[in-house]
Amino acid sequence: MKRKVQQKPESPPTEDQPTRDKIVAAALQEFAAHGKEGARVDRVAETAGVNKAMIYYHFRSKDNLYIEVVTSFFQNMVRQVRGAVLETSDLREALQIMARRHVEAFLEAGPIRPIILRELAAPHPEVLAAIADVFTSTGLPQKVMTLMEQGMRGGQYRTVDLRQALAAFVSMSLGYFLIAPIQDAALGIEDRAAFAKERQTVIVDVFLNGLKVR
Amino acid sequence: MKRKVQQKPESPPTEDQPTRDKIVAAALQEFAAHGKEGARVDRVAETAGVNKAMIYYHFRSKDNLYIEVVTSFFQNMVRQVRGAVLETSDLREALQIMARRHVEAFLEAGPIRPIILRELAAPHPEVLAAIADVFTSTGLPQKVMTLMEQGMRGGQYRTVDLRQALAAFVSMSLGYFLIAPIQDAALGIEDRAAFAKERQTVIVDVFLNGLKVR
Amino acid sequence: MKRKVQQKPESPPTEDQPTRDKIVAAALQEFAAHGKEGARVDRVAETAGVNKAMIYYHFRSKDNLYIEVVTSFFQNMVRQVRGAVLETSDLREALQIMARRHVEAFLEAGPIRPIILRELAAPHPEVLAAIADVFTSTGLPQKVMTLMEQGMRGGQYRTVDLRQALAAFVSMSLGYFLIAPIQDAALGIEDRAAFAKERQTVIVDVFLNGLKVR
Amino acid sequence: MKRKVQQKPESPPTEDQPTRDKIVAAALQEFAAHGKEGARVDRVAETAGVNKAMIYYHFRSKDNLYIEVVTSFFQNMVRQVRGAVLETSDLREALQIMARRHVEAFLEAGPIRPIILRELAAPHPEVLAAIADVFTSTGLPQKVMTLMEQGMRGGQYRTVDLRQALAAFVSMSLGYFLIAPIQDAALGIEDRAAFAKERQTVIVDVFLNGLKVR
DNA sequence: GATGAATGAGGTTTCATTCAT
DNA sequence: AATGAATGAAACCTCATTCAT
Repeated sequence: MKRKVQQKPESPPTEDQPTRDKIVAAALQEFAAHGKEGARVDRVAETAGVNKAMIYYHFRSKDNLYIEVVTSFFQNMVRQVRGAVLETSDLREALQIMARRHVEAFLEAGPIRPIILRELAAPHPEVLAAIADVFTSTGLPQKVMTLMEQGMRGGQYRTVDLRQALAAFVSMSLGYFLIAPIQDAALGIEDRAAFAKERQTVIVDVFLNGLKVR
Repeated sequence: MKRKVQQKPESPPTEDQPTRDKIVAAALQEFAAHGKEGARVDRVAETAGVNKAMIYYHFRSKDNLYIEVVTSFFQNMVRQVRGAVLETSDLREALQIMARRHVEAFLEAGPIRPIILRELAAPHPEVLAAIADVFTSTGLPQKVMTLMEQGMRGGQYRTVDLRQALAAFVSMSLGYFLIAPIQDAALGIEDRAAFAKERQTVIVDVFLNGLKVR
Repeated sequence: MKRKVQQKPESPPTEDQPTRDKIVAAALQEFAAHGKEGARVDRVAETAGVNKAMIYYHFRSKDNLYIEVVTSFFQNMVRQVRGAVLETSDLREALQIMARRHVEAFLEAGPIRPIILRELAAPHPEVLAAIADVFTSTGLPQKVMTLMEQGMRGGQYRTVDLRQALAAFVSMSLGYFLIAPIQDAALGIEDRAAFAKERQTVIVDVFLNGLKVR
Repeated sequence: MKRKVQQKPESPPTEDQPTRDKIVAAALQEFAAHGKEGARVDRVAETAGVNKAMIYYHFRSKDNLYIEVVTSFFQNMVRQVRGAVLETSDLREALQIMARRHVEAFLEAGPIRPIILRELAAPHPEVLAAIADVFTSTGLPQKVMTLMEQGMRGGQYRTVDLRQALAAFVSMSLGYFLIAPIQDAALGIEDRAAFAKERQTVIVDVFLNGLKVR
């Protein structure tokens, strides 16, 4: 199963490996635009401006190209996000940060949304794990759960299954971006960006209010 | 000179269903499993137990097959759902029904989830419209908004943008099913079905409580 | 090799056989436009406004359709042309008539030119014979040869092989229409119709002068 | 898992001619024999002894293969013919050369005749232009017209439209080869080669005599 | 005579992958 | 590392022909 390709430069991250990087960038774009099945190796090569055989030299197959490129894309996200752990003991603030990050990640036209959606339709375990990591590695979900628990113990919040509560908030926040086209069509929303911005406030508000003991 | 190969109905199944219908059923399955690009016309023909050329006789191309089959699948859902309009003036009940329907539609292994997810990644306008129709045609979203509005005017609920509120609830309910694999991985959820059942109660609870004036 | 199709109405030319005639007309047009290989049975059926199976009922195969339709087209020409035999003992007049007929037959956009050209590229003996018949059956070639021969015997014309002379005139007259696109391109001729009309005079003139003893 | 089938160069022929050239040669033959519509890409590949996919690698489609191969075939003719410009100021000699070239080009069984005929039936502008070039690029037509004009000015020849005269001669010479099968059938000619050889003398003779003032 | 559906073979084209240099 | 050419399998689609009604 494991074929050792000649001297694959897996180790020396010395500086720039132009060709390999160009392939990665082009492949990401191609997979985002067309999905794994719809992607064309020729197109990747052309977009990258490299010879098609180079793709097979650096990666081993189209399938493997997909896995490697997409997985490492999310792993890079993890690396960036991990630094930005922040100290707060205010649940509202934590939720706001979470919501803002979702907006930031999903409102841009980057490859993240289509890739995640297609992974959800037909998951590759490695990729899915990397995606999940992006969320957990921020430490935010854990922090949110901790803060909620404290509030519950302090009698401030009603007692709710923590994971259910978290899932509820994440769905509200993140889930919207995935469903957006449908909801926009169904609700007749035209300015998605504005609607999305406004959501940040609304969902934190409704969610927190929903937790509170009355 | 005569070679007998190809897809002959060697098995005696699928009764005497008209050819076109057999194609539709097989195509739906194939598209759900592999996406439009990953789907294979040969496989559809084989699954349907019909001659491959019949697919091109009844539909005109693979692309058109996709559009027609998927669109009409959702249009059929609309037809079924439209009948089940229900009379209630209780917001909680309306939300519960909505949530239950989402569970029903998405917990089964049917074609609906993968198809919707891939449509969200790369939408075909006609299909997307049909999907949106499924939601609006139940009348439920409208009813929910109306009941919320009444509650707000009656001073029972806080004043919130109706569409934002609705979007929040739908995202929580429906969005979860789309994200589920990620959340399961991130939160370490193992029994998705149980977790999903429990959600029905939680989200209605949190949402309604969140709306209430304190 | 010979398959007797049921009751093929080869005999009763009683009156109008709408369907068969419609097929014939449509097929002629299709074959002229696309050639035997490029012709599509479906298109013939559609153009004719009849069911495709009817084509196989009346004719037996696409190939046979071609042979029958094209052959009988030229046979009909023969029938029409045979009536118009004319009495003249003037060579110039005979040549003029010949030339005029060629113009008439080939300047129109009808099916005759493309069909003849393709038959010349890949002949079907039956068809070719029918085409040759169109020319001989007018009696004109024979008459022209006779008149030339008389002129030679009378010392008026130089002695030339009769068939060579005839072939020379026919090539000049008819051949032009076949080559026309090339000559037009090569000589920069723009108004083909005008050029073709003028030719009638020129070729008779040059040819007759060329025959004369000086 | 690996099935070896398809067109492997099992015979040791066609030396080490580059793939592209082998395709060109095979395609020319195929198109001449069957026309663009009747030609089969499989057959071209087999004849050329190359993998079918190479045809699409070097050319892009069957249609494009046709255009490129046929056009460049005539362009090559142009190149060869352009060298052979000859110096003569004798009209008879010029006409004889012209006639001889037509015989040479058309008596052989090469691809030129069927291809030209089918192009005349359904022309591709690019191809037609290349064909016209073959004739003009020899310089012969121009030279013939010039010599005729000089003769007219010198009072030796009757005044005739130069292009009409040229067209007349070319039709006689070249046109014959196109029509040949019909004329042979109509005139009962059996030894076409002999008849064609003799024509060279006759047509120059008749044509020149026809031009002369008496 | 007439129709709509069906069939089987093959047609063109594509594409992941590999090879020689 | 890099390239252009090559390969083999299969993809989508077409088309002449036939069948059941």
